[in-house]
Amino acid sequence: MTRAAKQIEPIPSKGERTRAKLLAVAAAEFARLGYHNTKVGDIVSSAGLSQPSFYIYFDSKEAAYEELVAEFRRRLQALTVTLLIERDVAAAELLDLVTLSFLKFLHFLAEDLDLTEIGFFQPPGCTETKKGLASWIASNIAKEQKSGIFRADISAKQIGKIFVGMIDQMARDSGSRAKRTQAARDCARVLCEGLGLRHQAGMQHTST
Amino acid sequence: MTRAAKQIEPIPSKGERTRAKLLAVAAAEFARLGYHNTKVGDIVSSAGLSQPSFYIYFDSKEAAYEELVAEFRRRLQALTVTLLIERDVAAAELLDLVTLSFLKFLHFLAEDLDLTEIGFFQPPGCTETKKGLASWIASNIAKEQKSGIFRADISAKQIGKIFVGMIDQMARDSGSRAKRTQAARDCARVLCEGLGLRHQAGMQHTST
Amino acid sequence: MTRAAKQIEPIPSKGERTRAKLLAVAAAEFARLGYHNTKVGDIVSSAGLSQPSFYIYFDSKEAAYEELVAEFRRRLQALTVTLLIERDVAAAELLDLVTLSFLKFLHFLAEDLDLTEIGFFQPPGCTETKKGLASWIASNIAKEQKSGIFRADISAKQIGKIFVGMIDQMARDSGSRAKRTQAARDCARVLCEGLGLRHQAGMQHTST
Amino acid sequence: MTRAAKQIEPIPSKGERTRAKLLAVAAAEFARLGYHNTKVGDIVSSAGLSQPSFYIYFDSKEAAYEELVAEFRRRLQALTVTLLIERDVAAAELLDLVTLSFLKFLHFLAEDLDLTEIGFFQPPGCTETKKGLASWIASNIAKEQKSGIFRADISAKQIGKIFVGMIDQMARDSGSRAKRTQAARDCARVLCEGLGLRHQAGMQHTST
DNA sequence: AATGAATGAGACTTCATTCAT
DNA sequence: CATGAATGAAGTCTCATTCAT
Repeated sequence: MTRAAKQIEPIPSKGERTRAKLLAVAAAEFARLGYHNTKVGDIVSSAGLSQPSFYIYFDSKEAAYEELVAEFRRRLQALTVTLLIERDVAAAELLDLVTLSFLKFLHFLAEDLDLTEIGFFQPPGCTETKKGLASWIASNIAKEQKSGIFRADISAKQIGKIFVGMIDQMARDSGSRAKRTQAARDCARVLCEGLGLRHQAGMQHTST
Repeated sequence: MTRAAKQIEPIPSKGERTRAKLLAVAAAEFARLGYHNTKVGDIVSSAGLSQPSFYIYFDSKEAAYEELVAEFRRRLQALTVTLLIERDVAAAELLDLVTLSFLKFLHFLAEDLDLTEIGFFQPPGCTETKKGLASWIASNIAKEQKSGIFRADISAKQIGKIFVGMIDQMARDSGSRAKRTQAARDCARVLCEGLGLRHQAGMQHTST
Repeated sequence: MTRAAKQIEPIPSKGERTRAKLLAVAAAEFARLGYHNTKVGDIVSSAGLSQPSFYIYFDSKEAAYEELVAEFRRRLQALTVTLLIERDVAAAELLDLVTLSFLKFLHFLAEDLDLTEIGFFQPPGCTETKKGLASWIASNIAKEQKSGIFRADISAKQIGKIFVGMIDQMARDSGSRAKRTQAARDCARVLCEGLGLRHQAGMQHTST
Repeated sequence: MTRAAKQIEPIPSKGERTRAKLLAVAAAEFARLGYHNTKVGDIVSSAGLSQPSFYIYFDSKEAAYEELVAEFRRRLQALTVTLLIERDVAAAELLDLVTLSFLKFLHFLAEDLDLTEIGFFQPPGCTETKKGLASWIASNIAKEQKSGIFRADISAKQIGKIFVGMIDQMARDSGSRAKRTQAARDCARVLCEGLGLRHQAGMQHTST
């Protein structure tokens, strides 16, 4: 990042700081209690402000929630486009690349737990988010099938969904880096190799 | 359940019919609008009753909701124990058996959409339900690993989660029997064979 | 009214009585304070009820207000159609008939002061009400002009407005029957005879 | 007002200009939406200022409103005293003079529509304004009765009210100069001659 | 002269729930 | 078995107004 770029947002004004604080607090409360059980009063008092202040910065409770969801989706999509495997890749290498993809997703989801909870696990937005993610991944997969990286007799859309389903389940219990590493490896293995016995290579990576 | 057992509850009393009607209507409304957006007033008026009637049969809105969730989980668990692959099975045959398992899950989930929505897709219960399902499946998988049906270098727990993740994603778009059949086949393939090119056998089953 | 007719609305149910009470209290408060300064809390506490009760009977504060305005207009229109002068009438008699019309309007407006305040004096509805009244009266006048009762070189519409203007001003200070009688006579005289000196007949009816 | 007097307030300071702008904008908003539906925020943002600026120039929203009402009343009274018919006047000439009075009122009310709306049509002030106007006019009428211009067997107060009532109704639909001219003539005729058939002279002035 | 930021007070409305019948 | 009627408690949002700069 250049100097100039940094100077575009130099000193956040007081209002901007207040807004950011409210957003952070709101994310925490929404994540903890869900949309309906979070009261605007909870948010503002956690932020040390009075109720009307909330409405200076957001049109409504719903608008604030949606802003958080949108932010999560934006980040998630940005990550996804990053993970397209473009190079030609040896079969042996594929497993590692796929593992890396899972890992990056899991790290991402573990990074900002509040936002993840809101955007990825809580309704009503979570279904939409996952549908989106499935289609972004499917679009990667389709290209990768064309490159001959993956078998093409299962539609990219289905694989996208399967990918999402795996991430979804794994993300619910990925508190530690170690767990994420294990989970990513396991998903990648299943996805690349299947559960058939052929691949049971020496049992060197037993998972818990 | 035997014939005799069925005849133990022969003529439902009026109260029982009213209760059943309320439960059905409640399921429909909860499924359509979610827990928080469903008002007791909606339920009773859809059932052609007055508000106090609701409280004759249920302690609270929450109690009714939980009854529905519990019923869903009961059925789901009952199904799951059914799907254990006990026989020794040839590798070639495995794919069909796993496909069948997926298919049964998907059919089950398509059977009573309201209950599925409530128990499987809507928070706050859905996470719990899926955790349960994952562990029931894991318990099957563990046995199947011991029978040498599946590779054992990936923990049954992880496979259980992956299984659930796949079902979860597929269930969201399984309106027709054909879609379910395709989805089950695709999941089974990925799960058994992986995405590696090795298995791209003649492209006879391209999915949409 | 026949017996049967009376039995159509025999015993008002408790709810109906409550609704009527709320409406009466609301009329009083709206009349006293105006729409914006009247709080739903004022109304219900004057009626000895809790806030939510108000919303059992009315969709909103505004709906209740509009119901009152509509009721007032309905009554006012009903009265107006009554006052058409249909018979052929001698010039000498006309003054008394017009006086009677003014008198009936003024009595009507003095009958239910709350409703009058709301429907006839308070915005935003009052302008609309008066426009309506002017047109109903104009429609009477037009017929009366055709019958040769009034001069026809001033449009019925204008006369309708003038009529309304007179009633409007007089109604603001017509607390006693005597005042109304005097006001009606004065208006009728001006309307029928004008202020020209020709009519200053013996000064037998000096007004205050 | 003489020339010299005008030059006493030569260059309005910036503050004075801002105040005037706020007042003008406030008049427009109050007229458009009424007192209660006009928010201080609307006014300042229409004026391109911030909220605190409003309170630099006015003690409160109410104070600003009252200032506008007072200004309107001042102008209206100034006009009214102007319209006293002092000369002895032939009966034939009277109609034209009364017409002129009505016309001047209607022109005045059409001159600054915002102020008219606020001072003459909107509550709570409008009733008071009209009461004032009625008494100013009555005071003219009383003198004119003494001069033998008008019949004296109807009290000047009543005539004042009737006058106001006519103006009130006519002012609501006097957008064009032509309409005002017609309305003034019609009012004057009714007021001077009444509706009796005696005056239906050749129909030379049919109104719409 | 002007404003960015904040708030006290309070309004309307909703909803799960209960009581008496 | 069922309901007409009522409410306690709470929540979202608005607005005139002020402080510190």
